[in-house]
Amino acid sequence: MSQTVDRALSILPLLAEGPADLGQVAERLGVHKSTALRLLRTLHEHGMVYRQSDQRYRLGARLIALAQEAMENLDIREIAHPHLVRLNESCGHTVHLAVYEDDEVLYIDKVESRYPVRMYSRIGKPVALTVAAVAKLLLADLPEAERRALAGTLEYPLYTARSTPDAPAFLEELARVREQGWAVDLGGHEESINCIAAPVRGADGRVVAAMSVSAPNVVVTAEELLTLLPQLRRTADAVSGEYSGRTTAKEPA
Amino acid sequence: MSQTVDRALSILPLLAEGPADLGQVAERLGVHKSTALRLLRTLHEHGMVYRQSDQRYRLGARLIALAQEAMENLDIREIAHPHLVRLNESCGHTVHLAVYEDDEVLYIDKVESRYPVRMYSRIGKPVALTVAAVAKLLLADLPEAERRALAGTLEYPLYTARSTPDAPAFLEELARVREQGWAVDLGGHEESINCIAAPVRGADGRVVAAMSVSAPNVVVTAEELLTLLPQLRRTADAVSGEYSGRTTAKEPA
DNA sequence: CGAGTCTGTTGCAGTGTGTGCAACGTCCAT
DNA sequence: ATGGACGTTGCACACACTGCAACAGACTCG
Repeated sequence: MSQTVDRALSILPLLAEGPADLGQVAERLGVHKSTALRLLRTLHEHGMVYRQSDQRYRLGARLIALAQEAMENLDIREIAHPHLVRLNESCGHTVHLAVYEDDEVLYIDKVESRYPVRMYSRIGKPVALTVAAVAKLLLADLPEAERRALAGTLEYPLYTARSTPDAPAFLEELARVREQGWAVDLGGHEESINCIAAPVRGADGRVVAAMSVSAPNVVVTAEELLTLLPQLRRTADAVSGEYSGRTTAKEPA
Repeated sequence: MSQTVDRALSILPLLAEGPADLGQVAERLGVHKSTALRLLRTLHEHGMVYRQSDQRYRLGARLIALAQEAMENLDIREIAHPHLVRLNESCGHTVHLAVYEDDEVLYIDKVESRYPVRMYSRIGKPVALTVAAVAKLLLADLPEAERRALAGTLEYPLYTARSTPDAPAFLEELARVREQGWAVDLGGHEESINCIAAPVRGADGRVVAAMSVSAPNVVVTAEELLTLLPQLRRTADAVSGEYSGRTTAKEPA
């Protein structure tokens, strides 16, 4: 791989933490100031970083524009979005859409809860693989070999007492999820937050995305949340149908 | 600037148009396939591009995550402050910056008038929603439903004879403000104080903040204050540009 | 079934490109 | 004035990047 590009790209996550000046960037990269300057200049010319009035650098607009374009190209998102909105209107809770990519599961869309108490999440943010309901669905659909290999390399942080403890337990959970066609996370990531998820499938039956409904204990109990499962599954199935071309969003009048 | 990084970054907008394979990337960059491969590999390691099942490359998830993080860290106050100062230096009056948060409008920055007679205000203090010029701008940008709901729950205290009397009048005023893109408060809060305001908009056009110039009657008449409107709007637009990353504060000479 | 042609990938040698250094300019505080 | 901190520039060296050519695998066609 390319050293120069590697260094340049390493600057971006660094700046994502907050603005930094030339010296800080150079130090954290472990290179000379002049080197850092040239990298930053190149990034600047491409609009990836932006120089604010105090001369410090922060991430630039082009990055945001590119990301927006990237998301627009995810057609699953486009199709699913109105369904997420409708689901949120009906139940009021936070609704997420997630996909699997390069050993990560990421939220690619989200409709905020209409309750004042909300869970924190961010579009684009990698999800806790071993506990999140959407992650279980997406990973459960991987080929057997890949699934076992991945389970072996993962870490199993004990966010709470109910977090998945180790690889065998995880593989067992994935098998159950695969079997039943939906998944839950009952306080496995944050003690007080529960989550149910259902798969969106492509024409070939492969799981292409997962959608979920999340709510804190203080708003609804786990049992109450589970009563939403049929509605969630119907919504996910509707998205699946549309994505695989079997049905359309609105029948032509 | 760096050739290697320049080439690597040029790949991103290219992929934003749609997925492309190695050959296409190499051709459009004007480099050998092997060169393009190494660049793509480096981008891939940083999650900036993703290799889909048909081996073609797409923009990657980390790009989305970075952009999202960047947007969270944007600090309007930091960006706007020097502009407020400059505006104050030019006109001498009190300049405010306000945001909408949880059914309240708050001043988050202020540059004091250079005239001896000043209006009283405090950073962090909630603003009188029904009369303040900045509040009108921020509320006028809310979704129709939310705006109507909020207007219904508000109280309409008659600070002065020119205060907004009730919900219908308020909604009408908001519609006008929304239409014209700026707002005034002529003695609606304190009999002797006038105020003009203009919106700061994010990349998506949503109003993220409002800035205002306030002055008591004894210093300038309402008509005189209104002559500052173009300058105020230009300043607000400059902040908008910077906030959404379209422009930079100062290009390095 | 094997020749042909597409892909993507790897090792290598030359050199052009990125590197660190040192010196300079500027700003600010003392 | 004087020192320090910071961004910037020019330069000589070396090394990281480049393009080439050869290889490997998938696929198509006769």
